Amino acid sequence: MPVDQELFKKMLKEKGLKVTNQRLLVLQVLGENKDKHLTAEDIYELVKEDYPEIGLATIYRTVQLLYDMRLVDRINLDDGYVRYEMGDMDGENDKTHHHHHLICEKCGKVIPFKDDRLDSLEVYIEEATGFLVLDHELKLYGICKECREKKE
Amino acid sequence: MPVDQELFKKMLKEKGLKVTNQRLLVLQVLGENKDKHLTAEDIYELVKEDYPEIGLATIYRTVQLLYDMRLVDRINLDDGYVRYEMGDMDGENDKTHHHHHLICEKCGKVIPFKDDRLDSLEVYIEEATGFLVLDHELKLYGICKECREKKE
DNA sequence: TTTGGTGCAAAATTTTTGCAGGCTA
DNA sequence: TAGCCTGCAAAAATTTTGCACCAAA
Repeated sequence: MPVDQELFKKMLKEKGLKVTNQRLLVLQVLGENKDKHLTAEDIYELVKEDYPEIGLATIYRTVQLLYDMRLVDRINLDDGYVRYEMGDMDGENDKTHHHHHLICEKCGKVIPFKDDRLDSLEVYIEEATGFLVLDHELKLYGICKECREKKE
Repeated sequence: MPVDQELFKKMLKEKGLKVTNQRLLVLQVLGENKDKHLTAEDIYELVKEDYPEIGLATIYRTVQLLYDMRLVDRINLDDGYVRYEMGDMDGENDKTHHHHHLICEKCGKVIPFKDDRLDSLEVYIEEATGFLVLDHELKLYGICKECREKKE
């Protein structure tokens, strides 16, 4: 389902920012491609289908905005691109329920993996250090099932 | 304590690679700066103190080598630099016991945090998906104790 | 009308690569 | 001596920025 455009518009207005086609389209493309880990270039190509005159710089400015508004997650798979994806939004408004990323070192595939047990780690960290955890990113590197079966 | 140079030399020779001053110095600098998250540029500056003619390209080539040999960890704090740090090496030879990174969104400070409970997650992932986990990187974003006390 | 947003191109920045010369084995 | 390694500079590649114009409020 497409993301709640109306909420996004409201959030923009509350911040004194303007609602533009470019912003709506970037949000829409991310909403239509959950679990896809899009680079700025990817988003650029996708938005261009509907809005050919958009510039790459606008994509960069918009994903930064969406990230600051905590509407998208940012991940870095260390391949030279920063990637963006829509948060799951299955819980309350602002608490995006995180999944982790299994990254295959053979084929480069990225597999999302959902697990909640980091929540308890976050609580423990806060108790032990006073550090307030707001977000996290967990990447697990290894060999995926298919690559293991091929080789071993 | 400085890292085991002899082991490093042996590992290089086993791979048919050459032992050079540059490689030894990069390893040494990383060993002398555990928990410091050095960028290539940082390492470059530090090695230059002992070996002014070294080139930045050699640093990049060497950290890549050390990373491939699993002698250093690589982390990306999303500030435009890739950083390197010496693994803890407190367990057996190859199993570097990972610590995580608490990243303060206010002051940018990076606090290492040691915890083992991801081991069980790794086992669970392997059982559930067939993905063999070899390594992981966990970053926790939030507000550090000092910044919280200042503001709240 | 005012102010923020966009597109384009140039700039900035980190990292990689080609090549000639040098050093390890 | 043979071949890997290094240093330098240029290239590559992603992301940021300046600026004139445009569009939303």
